[in-house]
Amino acid sequence: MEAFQLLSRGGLKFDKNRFKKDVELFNGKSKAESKKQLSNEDSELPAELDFFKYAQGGPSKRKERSTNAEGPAGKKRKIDEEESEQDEDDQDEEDQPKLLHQRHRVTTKGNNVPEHADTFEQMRDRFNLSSHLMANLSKYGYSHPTGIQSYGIPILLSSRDLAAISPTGTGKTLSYLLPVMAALGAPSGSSKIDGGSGVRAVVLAPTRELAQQIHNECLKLAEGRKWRIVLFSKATANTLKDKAARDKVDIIISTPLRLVASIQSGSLELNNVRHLILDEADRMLDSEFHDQVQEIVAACTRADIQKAVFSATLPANAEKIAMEMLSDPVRVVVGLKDTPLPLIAQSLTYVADDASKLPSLLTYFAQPYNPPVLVFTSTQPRASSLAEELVLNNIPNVDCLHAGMTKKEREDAISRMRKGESWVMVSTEVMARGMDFKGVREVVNYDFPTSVQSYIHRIGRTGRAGREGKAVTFFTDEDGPYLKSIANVLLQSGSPVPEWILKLPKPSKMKRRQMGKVKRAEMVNPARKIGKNDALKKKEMIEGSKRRKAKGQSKREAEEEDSDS
DNA sequence: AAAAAAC
Repeated sequence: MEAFQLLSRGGLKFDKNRFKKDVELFNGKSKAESKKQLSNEDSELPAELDFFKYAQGGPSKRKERSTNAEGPAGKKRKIDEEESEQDEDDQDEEDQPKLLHQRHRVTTKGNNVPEHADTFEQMRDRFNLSSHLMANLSKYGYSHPTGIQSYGIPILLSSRDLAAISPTGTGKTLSYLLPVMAALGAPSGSSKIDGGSGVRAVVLAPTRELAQQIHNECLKLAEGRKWRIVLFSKATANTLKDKAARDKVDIIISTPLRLVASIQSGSLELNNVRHLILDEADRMLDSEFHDQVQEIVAACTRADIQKAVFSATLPANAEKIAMEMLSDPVRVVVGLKDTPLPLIAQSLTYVADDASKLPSLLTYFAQPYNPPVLVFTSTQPRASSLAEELVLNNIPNVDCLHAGMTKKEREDAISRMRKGESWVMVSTEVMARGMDFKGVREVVNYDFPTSVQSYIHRIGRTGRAGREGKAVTFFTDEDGPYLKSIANVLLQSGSPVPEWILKLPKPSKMKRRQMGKVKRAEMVNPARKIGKNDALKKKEMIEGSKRRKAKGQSKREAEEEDSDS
């Protein structure tokens, strides 16, 4: 466990020169590294390592090596065109990354939907935004609002409840933070505040890392103001033991359970909360978080509270719960619901079984890749051991992050990632949602995601803020039952899918259970292993599907299955 | 369907 952390070179400054030195080091050292050198296009730095430009938001100079033989470019472009047709064409073409946001169609639903605003200046004029806020926006590079920002911000500034669905990396955080800031006025505890004392805004997020990231954003926007913005943790909860200290807090950002603990111990009141935001709303409303969140909602007793939920995905059941907790809500959907960005080039890779995954990943890293790469596994032990394996195989700058690690270890891993010191980050679902590492260009699903939502959020760690990204998903024989639903997501967002996968019908619930049993039977008798090569596998899967069809699963049944979540 | 995450 410590081994790979030692190797990950924590603490060093990240600059181009050091990078170059490392590259030179690799030159004389390992075969895998020198292979990477082969793709060097400019003399200065191997092209695949030159993500500095990318990290700064510039266009990628090496257009489409990443899509390999399958080349989805044609399909991708088609979708872009379709979307731009439906949107306003009055943008100038220079501002490439920003423009991409505007290309998505935006649909709104609700009573008297407040009109959207095309610029932050329009928002300022309509809603009297402070010069502080405007200055901080431009200071941190928010020059032009994204789709969700130009629709969501006016809605929230009009004191309406909001359910916002917008793809990963399209600026949802600012969409809810800006209106909260605009509404705050004087800091809590000052005599100018009307209508009660205490915390006035609460933002809930599913992981510590995400809460921390939101907190950072919040601090940027609040620069120059005296608001108290608290990232809620055990430590900060303790500093708020006496009511006088609590009454000076303006905004709390927290994970649900931490907040519930404080409410129950009587050390926190939410009776003055005027804004409650659920980020990653579908996650916050799933069975594990639902009761905690409802308890927090119940503790917010002000009648005029404004509530808003945000996510890139919102399955029907979660949307129903969300809509029930909102009053007279406006619903905004940017792009196609539950569809990733077309600028993420996605592909599926068959790896017969679990034992074949590591060799496949090593092959992946033996070819040119763009660090940092985010690798997702299904469990914490698998994340740890995979990270160790990669270190043992001389993959440089490997890091690991899962919720089984200590708070400090997690914070250190995040900070290495932010500094660009991690080239490969192996992690679990904890990193799947919300985390914004602008430099991430490649995501590898080492273990198959357990839901379409998980898939969309995981691959959404790349392709952020209008940049390109690449996502590779390994699948084994065991993943067969879920393969088609993911394949449909690829198709929807313009990435190519091998035809044989599309021919697979989605098995009914009963069949899925049966496949599960077969799976277990095979594991008992490992002597009989199938699916050694891809061709065999295709045959196997297609024949399986024919058998299922023959047994009487109608096409309509299959379609019905497709529509459930 | 199923693990992860939350304290």
